[in-house]
Amino acid sequence: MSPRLQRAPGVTIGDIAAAAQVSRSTVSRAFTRPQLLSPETVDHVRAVAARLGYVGNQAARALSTGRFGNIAVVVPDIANPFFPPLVRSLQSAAETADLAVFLGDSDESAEREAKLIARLAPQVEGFVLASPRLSEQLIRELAATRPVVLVNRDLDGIPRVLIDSTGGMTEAVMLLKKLGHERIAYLAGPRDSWSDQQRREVLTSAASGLTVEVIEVGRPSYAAGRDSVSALVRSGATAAIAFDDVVSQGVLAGLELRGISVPGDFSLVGCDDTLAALTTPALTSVSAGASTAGTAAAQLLIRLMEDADDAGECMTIATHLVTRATTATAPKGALT
Amino acid sequence: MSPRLQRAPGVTIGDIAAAAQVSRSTVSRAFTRPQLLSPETVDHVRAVAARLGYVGNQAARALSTGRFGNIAVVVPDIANPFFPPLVRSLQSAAETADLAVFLGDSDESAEREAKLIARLAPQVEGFVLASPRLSEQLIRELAATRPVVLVNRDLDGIPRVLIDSTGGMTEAVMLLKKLGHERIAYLAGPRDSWSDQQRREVLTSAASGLTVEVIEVGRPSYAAGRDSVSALVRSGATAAIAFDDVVSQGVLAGLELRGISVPGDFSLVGCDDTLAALTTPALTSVSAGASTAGTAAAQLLIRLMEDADDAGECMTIATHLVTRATTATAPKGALT
DNA sequence: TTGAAAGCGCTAACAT
DNA sequence: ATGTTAGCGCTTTCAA
Repeated sequence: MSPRLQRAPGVTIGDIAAAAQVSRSTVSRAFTRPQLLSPETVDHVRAVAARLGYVGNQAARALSTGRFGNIAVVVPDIANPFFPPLVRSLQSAAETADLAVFLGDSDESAEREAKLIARLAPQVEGFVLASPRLSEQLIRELAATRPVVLVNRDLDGIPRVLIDSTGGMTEAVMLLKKLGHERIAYLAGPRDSWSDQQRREVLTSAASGLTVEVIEVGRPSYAAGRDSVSALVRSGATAAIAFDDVVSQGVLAGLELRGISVPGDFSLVGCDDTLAALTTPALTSVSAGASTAGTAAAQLLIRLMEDADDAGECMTIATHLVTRATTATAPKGALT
Repeated sequence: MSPRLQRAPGVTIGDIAAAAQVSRSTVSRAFTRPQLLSPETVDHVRAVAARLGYVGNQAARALSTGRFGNIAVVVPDIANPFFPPLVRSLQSAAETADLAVFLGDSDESAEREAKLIARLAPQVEGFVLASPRLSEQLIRELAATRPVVLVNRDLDGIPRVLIDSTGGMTEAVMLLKKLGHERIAYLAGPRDSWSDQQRREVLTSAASGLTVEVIEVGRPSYAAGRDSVSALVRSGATAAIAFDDVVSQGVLAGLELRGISVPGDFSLVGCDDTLAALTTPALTSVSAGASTAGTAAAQLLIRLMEDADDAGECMTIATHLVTRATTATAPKGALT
């Protein structure tokens, strides 16, 4: 095993110990527990280490401590505009705590998600699973092993951050009612998504006095949204709330294609506020605070890694409606 | 050191060796070099390992081999829609090669980029730096240490993947000329971006017969795009090419605000094709193939990690113009 | 084809 | 306050 190529220069603790005339433990302590050493020793050792360009070997440290200083965030699709802000703020918070972040993209597949987790688990002290597609059982098994924080998945006893659509959705319904709509549609997302389930519920319960048609869209995409417009028109609805902004944009395109103008003839509301502010016309959307969720998830995970007693905690992030062009006017013929 | 908590269940090679009645070396070989063992032994050992739920300890492996099986991708802003598809395809390609991916977001700061790299370096065998803001010197120093692949940064001698805007930009200029424009504007991006530099050059050289006004936008954002419209109008241009789709959307909003309709009164072209297909109206855009770049970068890096002799290789990804609604008609009064 | 044993670089009991 | 020492779990030479 000796004659093995070392890619890195390879300054070890031993080298420093020799150069600084102290034992290896002293060198180690100078970095990990300087309180135990006299200040002069610490300074001396650190100076020598710096001079030699010492860089701690993570593998050795991890092997010895069982701690890597790494976490992983797994998302179903990083290209879905909901996740980048979440990942971004998560990584930023992790960086502050000196944690490095692995990213896994499961491509909306529970199986790939499981594989990714298995691959990452041995070098990771904690997981953030955003909108996981994994089965409850597998998640619970993982959570028994190490700290896990869920985002937008509601599993009792497992720490989680939930973006609560109730507020925003209710506001959206109110607005549509006020605009004079009597029959609205919900363009639903994937059934295994917690967010979708929650939105369905809110909508069917909060829509007092309104008729709500649920239209299944499947995997939320621009194309799927556009293609759902025929069903939307058939439903007789004069307004719609879409599962997310991408679908909403697709619907917008499909409506224009048929000469139905928004908001003149039809009112449209998206969710998550991802694209909404970036488009022309700007979309009315239920603001999701994905970035807030990312920070919250990171902080929750960090607390969990410090003392594993916070288990089961659930943070809720409220939403609200952001009104923009697509609900600017009442639909034609509506009784305002 | 014995009485240390082991968070993971901790099935080790030793456990398997005991259960399978073989030596630990045999177990190790069953995974790393099965050719050296009899097929039956391999099967047997692997079966036992699977039954016990064995998961190799990366730290120990890395400590022994010097290899982690990790790479890192560093981006200036994962929330910028150009990067998620790139990261996504990169991670997918890495997964195929059984590599785990660290994600770093530098927040457009060279300093944070350097810190991230330093933090990640000791557990990573290679880097993909996408649109790095880092100084040339620091990049070269890093590249001397370990395999590095650049995306959209052109440093001689360092392997890189460049998205070449020439094709798409030239097509865009041609189209605008054909539509009857005589004076067009380029809404420029950040000067330290290689992509922006390249686009400026192409535009000023390819625009034979056209006048090109360059309007500085700064950090590319929706708001910056919208705010640049006053300068755009002042310039007297009847068409514009924006540094990216986000800026393009902002410009669109600014134009509508002034009652200038697109494409009726004005023609607009974006770059990167990130938002372009997802909005209404759909944007004409120079398609960037960020996803292709991600795959290419991963494969290049993997080749580099296998034999470090491919250094200096440069892959170029061509672009083309995708024509959509925002250049659908000639501007009013233009001579078609 | 397999086993025995050394050691990768670090940390943390234990001893001083 | 510092040194001594025994591993962490794995790979790999060397010997059989």
